[in-house]
Amino acid sequence: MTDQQPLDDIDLRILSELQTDGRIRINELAARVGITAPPCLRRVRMLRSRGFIRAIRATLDERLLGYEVTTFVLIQLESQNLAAIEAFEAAIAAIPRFLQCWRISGDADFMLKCVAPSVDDMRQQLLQFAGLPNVRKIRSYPVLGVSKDAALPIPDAPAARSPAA
Amino acid sequence: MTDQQPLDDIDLRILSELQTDGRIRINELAARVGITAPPCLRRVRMLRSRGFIRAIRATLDERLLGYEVTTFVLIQLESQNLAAIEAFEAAIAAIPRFLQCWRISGDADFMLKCVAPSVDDMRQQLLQFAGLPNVRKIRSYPVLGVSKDAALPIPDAPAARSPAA
DNA sequence: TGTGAAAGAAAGTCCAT
DNA sequence: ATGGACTTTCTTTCACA
Repeated sequence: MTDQQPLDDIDLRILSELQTDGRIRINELAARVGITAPPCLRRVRMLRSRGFIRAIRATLDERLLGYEVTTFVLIQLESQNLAAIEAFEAAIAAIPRFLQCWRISGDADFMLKCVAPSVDDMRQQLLQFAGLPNVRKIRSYPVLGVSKDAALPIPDAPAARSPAA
Repeated sequence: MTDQQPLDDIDLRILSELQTDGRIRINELAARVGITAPPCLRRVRMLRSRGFIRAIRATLDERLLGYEVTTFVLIQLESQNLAAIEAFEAAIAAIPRFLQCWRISGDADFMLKCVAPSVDDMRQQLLQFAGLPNVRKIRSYPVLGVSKDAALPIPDAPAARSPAA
């Protein structure tokens, strides 16, 4: 696959603005990056279609919606064979309160982010896992607070490769 | 502070839609939740001002922007006194590639999410930390892949409390 | 690629219910 | 609190540099 045109400075500033405010008007966005609306719109569409912009989504307040407790969980499986891993991932996928799950390396196989309305609910959710056949070890890290939540730093100039790379 | 009106079913569906597509048109959103645009717009503004919607942001593709490597890091400090913790948080805040940082409990004090262009860059970034005076222990978990990334499940009916609670 | 103008669509306001 | 009608503003297309 041949690489596409690299992003220029304007593209990168568009990404930066959209990361801060995903609902910014095209007009306003165009003004901020120093061009007019039509090419700005074309660039935004390009950035979406080439996958630089994965999604634009509302971030909700977990606590106001009744999820008082967040916990990170490290899981180590008994067996790391493919079937075991896929079975575990399928189990996780089916439980809505496990919001995110990453395959990792190091002294655990998965990292999970989990929410619950109360510590009691959380305890029960995690106990389910202790019961799964292939789970060897669970370490949990209740979140006391968020001390940083920053946007991805946008690099200076040449950022591009083919999405299929 | 007195609690405000609880959210009704329409509000919750609005949240759900915006979590999926933060740039949805008010008309379209209104149609999906079964009302017309004006009240829908008022509800969205209410949900923003009361803090249920924290932000609407573009999610960018880290890899396409040159960050090939993501690592979670658990940090244990020597001292958990307030000054030490705040000093650590200030250090983290100053480094752009540490995207997120949570204060946690369990056998570590902080959980970090860190990105870098290469494993070599990542190693250098993490080595900086090994040198900090108050850091006792660092465990890192390179991300092999994302196996789940789901939206917050929206509860069924009564979700409301005062933002200052 | 960028610009300016024009058509079309949406957002936002007002008022009656 | 909602919905209809209105006004204003933006988005989007097009022709052209």
